[in-house]
Amino acid sequence: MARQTQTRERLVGTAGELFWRQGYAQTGVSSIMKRAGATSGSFYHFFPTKDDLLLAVLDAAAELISTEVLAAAETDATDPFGRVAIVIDAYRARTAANAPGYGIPVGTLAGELGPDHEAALRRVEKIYVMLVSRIAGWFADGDRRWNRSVDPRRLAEFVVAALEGASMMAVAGGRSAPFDACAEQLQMHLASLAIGPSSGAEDMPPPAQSATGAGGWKAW
Amino acid sequence: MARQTQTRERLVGTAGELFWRQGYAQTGVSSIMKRAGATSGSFYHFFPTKDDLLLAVLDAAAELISTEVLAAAETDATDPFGRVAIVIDAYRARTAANAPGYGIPVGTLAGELGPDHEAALRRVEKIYVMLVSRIAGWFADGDRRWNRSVDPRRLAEFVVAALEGASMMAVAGGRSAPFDACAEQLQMHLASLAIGPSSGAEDMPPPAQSATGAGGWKAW
DNA sequence: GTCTATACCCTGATAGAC
DNA sequence: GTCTATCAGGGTATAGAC
Repeated sequence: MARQTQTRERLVGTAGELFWRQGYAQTGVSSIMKRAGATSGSFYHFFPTKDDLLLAVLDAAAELISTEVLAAAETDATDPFGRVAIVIDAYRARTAANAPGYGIPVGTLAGELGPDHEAALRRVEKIYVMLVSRIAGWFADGDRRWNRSVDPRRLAEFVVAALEGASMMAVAGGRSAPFDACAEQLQMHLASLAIGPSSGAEDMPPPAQSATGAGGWKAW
Repeated sequence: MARQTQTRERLVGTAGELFWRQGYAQTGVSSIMKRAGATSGSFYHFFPTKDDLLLAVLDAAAELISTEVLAAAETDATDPFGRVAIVIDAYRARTAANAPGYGIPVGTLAGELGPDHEAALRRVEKIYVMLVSRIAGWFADGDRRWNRSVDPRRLAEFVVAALEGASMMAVAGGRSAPFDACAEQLQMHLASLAIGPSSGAEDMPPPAQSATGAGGWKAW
């Protein structure tokens, strides 16, 4: 990687951080350049417009979630209960890493992006689809047996929705308690749907603990 | 109500609509005035700054949620299952009323508001607290019996989180399917926690239907 | 690829007549 | 309370040397 890509990546990284903390419209290009230690000339050499930077940020976020969260969950646990627990911890860590009032992993941009920014909105949607699909796969695969009324996709969509919402509430309230509630209830819900060698509860770590280390985001 | 308050309310109403559709920073004061049919002089007569308008919008939203959603749910259903179903429908209606890519009832602002806008952020938090408290009350009161491991507050926090997240995903994807998944899973979850005269499922309307009419927002 | 300087527009907000 | 006209500032984006 030459120096040029370093600057580009620094711009994408700090932009991502700021976008999720303050929103897209609120974050000026100048503040991004300042924090990234780049000047106007560099910035517009890599990105024709601010919108293009947004797309790059969303692509990077998708990659990050895929490799740092989902793949890590798949590596560190084989059971869907444990994997979901790891994702929850990742969300919690991501939210807590910022000061109160900051940082919903995906939803910040999902919320403020309108029909302009159509391309960006579709990338946000793609991230949700990725999350749902991968997690649904966890429920469908493996030897864990489920009540036949369980639709893995709907269950996964529910899990992601709960996490996104918990992030919002955590960020608005400056406390991580919503994640505790979310983790606890999801654990109970999953357990009530599972039929198999175990009830599932013992495969899932206690919801209140957070410092697993495996669930964090690596960058930003 | 004199004509003066009409203008003020029109400003608050259209501002609220635009804030939730496009976010706060993205929405210019001029576009609010234009859509509300007011001029700069009127605007700044009622609101010293744009931030003050935001506070008024949030206060109005809190009132609206309290009277149009929560109170309606309490009137139209006595059972917690039915009440939650009404709230879900209200969220769904609110999100579907706008074109794809728009409108998370509370979360849009929760996401983009940073440490500046501290006052506004605290009002957002207050709305979440109101939602959680009222819904928790539904679980705690009444003759419905619950498994003793159920904490009404945590359960309510989980319900609100799931709904906020479902709104995000619905808005990002331009489809209301996340609400279906959410309603279905919440119904199952609540039913699995209830012990009493019935399992609870029969008190809850089918999740996919939406046109109850009682669950909508009245204004905006 | 990176720098400085700057064009240009749109923003929130103000002034003062009516 | 509402109008028109306007200001000052910050926003994105560009120009051109190095």
